[in-house]
Order: sequence, then structure tokens, then C-alpha cells
Amino acid sequence: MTTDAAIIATQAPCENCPIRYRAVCAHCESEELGELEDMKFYRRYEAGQNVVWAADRMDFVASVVSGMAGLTQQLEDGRTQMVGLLLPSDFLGRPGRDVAAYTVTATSDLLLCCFRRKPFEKLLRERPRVAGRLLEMTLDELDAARDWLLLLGRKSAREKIASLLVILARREAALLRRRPEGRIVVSLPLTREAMADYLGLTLETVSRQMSTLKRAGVIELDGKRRVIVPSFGALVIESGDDSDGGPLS
Amino acid sequence: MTTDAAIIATQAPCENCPIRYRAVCAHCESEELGELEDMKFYRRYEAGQNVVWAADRMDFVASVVSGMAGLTQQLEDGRTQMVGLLLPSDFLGRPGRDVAAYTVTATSDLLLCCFRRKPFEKLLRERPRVAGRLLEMTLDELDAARDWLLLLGRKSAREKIASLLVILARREAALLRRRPEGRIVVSLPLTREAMADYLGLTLETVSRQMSTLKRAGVIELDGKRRVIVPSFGALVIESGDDSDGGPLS
DNA sequence: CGGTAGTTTGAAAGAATTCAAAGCAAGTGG
DNA sequence: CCACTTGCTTTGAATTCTTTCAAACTACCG
Repeated sequence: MTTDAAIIATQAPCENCPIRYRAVCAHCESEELGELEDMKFYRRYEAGQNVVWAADRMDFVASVVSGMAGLTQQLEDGRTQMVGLLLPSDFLGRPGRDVAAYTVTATSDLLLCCFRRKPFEKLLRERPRVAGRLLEMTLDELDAARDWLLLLGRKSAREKIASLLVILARREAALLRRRPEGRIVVSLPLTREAMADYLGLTLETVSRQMSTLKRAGVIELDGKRRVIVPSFGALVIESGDDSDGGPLS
Repeated sequence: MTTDAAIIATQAPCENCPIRYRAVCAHCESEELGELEDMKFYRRYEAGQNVVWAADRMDFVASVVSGMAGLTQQLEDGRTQMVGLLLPSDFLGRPGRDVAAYTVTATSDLLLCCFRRKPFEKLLRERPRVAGRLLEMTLDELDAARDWLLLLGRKSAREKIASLLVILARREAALLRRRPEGRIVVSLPLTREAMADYLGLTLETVSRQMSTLKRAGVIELDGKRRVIVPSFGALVIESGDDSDGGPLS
């Protein structure tokens, strides 16, 4: 719950970065990469730590290098909804706005590659390739948000859980440039409460449905944060979506 | 339910266009506007007509000039969720993708200002001002989608209805550069079923909650498609959001 | 005037929530 | 090394809200 800025000295070169070809820097060539390199710095957060609070000033934007963060929105009476899940290569922050619209929390240990806001905005103006990539990523996020609308509006608790697992499996596979098939292991770096906040459920319902899926043989649990899926296809069917594979792009 | 392309001959000049300063062309100067003017054409749809079906080829992008359209997603078993509501000045279509991701339906009579895809994409590459405006609009849409996630995930049926009315009132006011206050009239160009699809409810629940809000004196009905709100503030309270006014920007 | 599409209302059923209690795993301190 | 606390999770029982199924109502149109 603390918000200590953990600025890391490390100036790792972009060359070997695990998100080099999926993040906002994906299409950059060496010159642009150099400019980014000049304005970047790393920050590390522990699971549970807050990155920013809604309405806080935020003087940087960032790419998620590793770990996971949640964007969270609240009603005054405390009801909480996660409105975004940031996985490696996802972009955090909004160019042109220096106040955070959402509370951002690390749901697992998190490493951010941060860019100071002003220089980054200048870069966006001068480098169409970076701006174009950001537009592309924003459109992808919008599509993802719209899929989430379908999930929240129309899926049963059981389908919601299955869908979350499918999404995590697909994202994990995409980073490794693979396609999820057959027996797979999904790491689930979320508490039951965080899952509930993401799925629009209570944590009790999440727990119950996890148990139900386990009893039905759709998943096996290896500790609380690791799920074994004997048949990915069967999980997709439980998720209620059409069976055709999601975009691997 | 038909999909007749209704191409209008009219070549209205951009100058007096009602969405001139909010749409994707907002920041254009005369030269860029000229280029847009060369590639534009109008299409008109009647309430209930489909603009495109999900997975259809779509060779244009467009701005909504007047009327309202819904983006809709479906599960195989027929459950339907509206995932976007396009109001005047909103942008339709995704540059760089020629296949519609969602079914688009006119919920009221609709006028689109269409741009042929290829020339528009070329313009995006060459005119940072247009690309920048599109990025800005996409980020706004993403924020709106995230507000919708909160609504679908955590609000009661009654709050959902109130929220929809608040949003329509705010959008209507924004176009007229006003702020909604006191006694207002909201036009509601949606059937109960479309409202249900948008709110993740059944049409019966929508109808019941409309009646409840009426009995509570929060709204009055003038026909089915026109709502009188005696006190906008009271409606906002019913919506469950914090009271501070939404962005007028 | 009858037909249709859309809407409202009622009663019963169902899914998820709420409230409550117990279980489990990891870590701390005696 | 064990007792105990703490944070998270699981399970149970009762309640609540929304849905489902059914029927009636309304306004518009030919």
C-alpha cells in the first residue's frame, strides 16, 4: 500500500529488452531508440504496492517490462472495478494528461521502463513512427476493453473465470511467440480479490467457481497462484467465446 | 435489418459542418480539410438498419454527423452486448484493418461522413495533426469504455439506467457547448432492448427500472423516447458516480 | 379495424451476494 | 521448535436482485 518510488540505477540497453518488439518502442530504429534511451529510467514495485493514485500528478509514462499491474476505478461507497490489466509490453499513462485517471497497483512484482513525460511528448510530435505505434496499441487496448464489456455484461461467473484464464494464457503465449494448445500452465499473479475486482464478482464467488472448475476437471490448482489447464480447448469452451483462436498478431 | 448502402450525392462543404470542431477533422487547417473533402462522401441509414456486420469487409472509415449508432458484439448462443455508442463527432472504423470487428447498427436515423480507407490511411501517415487527433479521440474512447466497465461490473440496474441518461445528457450538452443543469430534456433514441444490450440487462429489467425512477420522481416520460429530468443533480446521485461534473473538454 | 412491434407488469425461478465461520500457509517471536 | 498472528482462501446458509416465462397493454400503420 506504500507508494515509495523505487528508482533503479540500472541502465540496461534496449537491445536485449524482452519487450523490445511489442512495446511502444517496437518499430523504432536506432536513432529513435537512442532518444528513448536518453529519457528512460527503471522503476521497480513489489506486489501490492501502488504506482499512482487516481487524480495524482504523474510526470512519466511507462512500458511494463515484467510483472503485472491493475488499473482500478472506484465508486464513492467503495465498490471497486479493475478496468485494465497491464502485462509486459503494455503502455501506462496518457500522453497529454499529467493527472492519473486511475489508481495503478502492482498485482505482482513489477518492473517499469519509464519515460519522462515532457521529452516523450516531444518525441511523439516529432516521430510519427512512435506516435503510430502508440495509436495501434491504444486501438488494441480499446478492442480488449470492448471484449471485457461483453464479459462483464453477459457472461456467467463461471465463464468469466474461464475467460480470464484464457486471456492470461494467450498473453503469456504471445510474449513467447507461441500458441496455447493442449496442456498448459497459467501463472495467476492475482489474489482472489483482485480477480473479483477484474471480473465484477465478489471474492467468494471467484473462489466458488474456481472450485467448481476444478471439480469439473477443467483446471487443476498448483498452489493458489498457478493453474494447470489439461486441455486449453476445453477451457475456451467454458469461456463461452467462439472457439477460433484469439489474435496472435 | 437491411444493409442497403445509401450513398448521398450531397457534397456539403466542411465549413458549416455541425461536428467540424469535435470530429477527427477538428484540428485540420484548410489544406488538410481540402484533402479530406476530396475523399469524403455521405451515407444515410434509417433507424434499425445495419451499417456493417462483424467480420464484413469495410472499405471506409467515417465520422458520425448526426444520429446514433451502436457497436455490438455477440456470443454464439445469441447473448448480445453493445460495446460502443457512437454519437455525433465519434469516429467509426479502424485504420489499418479492413474487416469490421463489430456489428454496427443505426439506433436512430444516422448520417455518416465517410472517407475511403486507403486515401484516409495515407493522410494519417502524412498529416500528424490528423493522426494526433485520432489518437486523442481513441484515448477518450478508451476512457469511456473503462467507465463503462465500472458500470457493467459494479452498478445496480437502477444506477445503470441513471448513468445512461447522464451520459446522453452530457454528450448532448457537450455538442451544444453547454453544461447540463437543473431541469433538462434528454432524447433517448434507443429501444428498451438496445438499452438493455448496452447496460448488460434484460429489456424487462430496463422497463421496470424506468418505471421505478419515474415513480421516484427522478424522471418523467414524454413518450418512449424522450425523458424529462426535473433535477440533473438528482439523476447524477442516482447514477452512483461522484457528483463532480464529467469532463466537458 | 386488426396487426405488429415495442413496452409494461406479474409471478416464479435462479444466480450471485452477503454475512458468518472455519481452514490454510507463511512468518514472527518466545 | 512450537505457539500464535496475519493475510488470504474456502465453504455454508440465507438473502437479494435480476432473469425468465407469461400475459396484457399501447401506439402506430396499412
